[in-house]
Amino acid sequence: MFDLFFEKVNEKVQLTAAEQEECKQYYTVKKLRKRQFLLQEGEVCKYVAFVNKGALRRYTVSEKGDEHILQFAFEGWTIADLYSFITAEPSTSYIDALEDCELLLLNKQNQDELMNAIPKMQRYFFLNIQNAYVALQRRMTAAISLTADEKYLQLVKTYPHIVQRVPQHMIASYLGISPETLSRLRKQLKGGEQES
Amino acid sequence: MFDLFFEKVNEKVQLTAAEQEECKQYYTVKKLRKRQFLLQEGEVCKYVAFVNKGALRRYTVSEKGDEHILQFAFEGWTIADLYSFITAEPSTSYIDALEDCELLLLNKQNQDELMNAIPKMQRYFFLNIQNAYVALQRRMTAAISLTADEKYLQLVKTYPHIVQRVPQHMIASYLGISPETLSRLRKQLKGGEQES
DNA sequence: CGATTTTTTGAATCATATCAACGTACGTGG
DNA sequence: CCACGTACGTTGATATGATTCAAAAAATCG
Repeated sequence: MFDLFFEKVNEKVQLTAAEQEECKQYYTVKKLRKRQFLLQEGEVCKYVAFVNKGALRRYTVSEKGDEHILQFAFEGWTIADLYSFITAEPSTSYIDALEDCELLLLNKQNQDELMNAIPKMQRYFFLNIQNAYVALQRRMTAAISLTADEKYLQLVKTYPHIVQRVPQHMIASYLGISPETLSRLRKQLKGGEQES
Repeated sequence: MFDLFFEKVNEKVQLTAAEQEECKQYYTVKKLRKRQFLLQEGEVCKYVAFVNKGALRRYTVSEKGDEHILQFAFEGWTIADLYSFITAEPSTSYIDALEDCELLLLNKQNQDELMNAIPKMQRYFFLNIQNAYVALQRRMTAAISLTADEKYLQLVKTYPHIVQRVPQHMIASYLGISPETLSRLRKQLKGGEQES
């Protein structure tokens, strides 16, 4: 259950066997069926979820009813509405499962206690969010400086597995373009592919 | 020189007078004249800069030569090309001064040593980047879900001082729209303002 | 298999970009 | 302190990329 988690943790900090055992106590395991919600708008986001298995998305729904996907999460990634988690204010986003999932949940109090009990874990969380920040900056840079097709190509190049694993209209939503536009630009790209 | 810095730090963690003294040693002071570069594309970003006074921007330049502003920084904020800083790979962005600046610079080795010497500072950096991440998510959400005028209005609402302090074409660049479009939508908004 | 979801395609429309010109403000050196 | 040159903001005309709406085709699910 925790194999993948500690694999990821140990990429950043080295935990002893004893520390790993201790660490487990702060997490709770949760399974989620496809389409189930982990978080709904208006609720406070109580947990940061480490994805052991499966895939999830976080998204907002506008007044008109259209969804905008803010984030995907797959095995080894972490997902939460961090603003709500930190401030305990109601979330403005939803999180649901794209596939059946196994998650490791950590609530705020446990996160604080864990960081105190095992200072290396504070370093882990720091490095983790630092990576997430850098990745988000890349996405933001793309959003303001690239055209629709360039954004799509960057996504395919950076995260090929995302494109394989989630429906195309969700990719469109994630990129901030309409599904029709994505369909059309994919058709165009198929014609003009480079064959190296 | 360090007043603002410790004011900001103490919003997140409480440092004793002795810790503050110790802390200072890891930072170096740097002044920058308007238009001077702190970082140029191709260089490794050696420092994270705390802005004690002045204003800066971080931006990329495309092959066609157009600038895209990724980030502004004012008094009390922090700026760096974090990807380059972490990985020591060449930066893809520029940082320059929009006004004469006073900065506190921290290099990577000093940051690591500082976090070891004063563990509270590790917590400070963690909370700091957590905030930055949440703020960037808000901007990203706006980028994929709002129209040009909604993005502008959100910016005005969230950071009124930015709009007052930087030239309009830089705001446009930051929002990912053309300066002409921003000029026009501002004109429209002037007509249809709400008068509360 | 039928039902639902997803993707594709077409046509019309809309938002924004682009290109060009003009007026204004700014600050810099003479 | 003035004059010049550069920056900046505005406006108009046109072009273009992307959206929207509608419908059909294709894929997926139970």
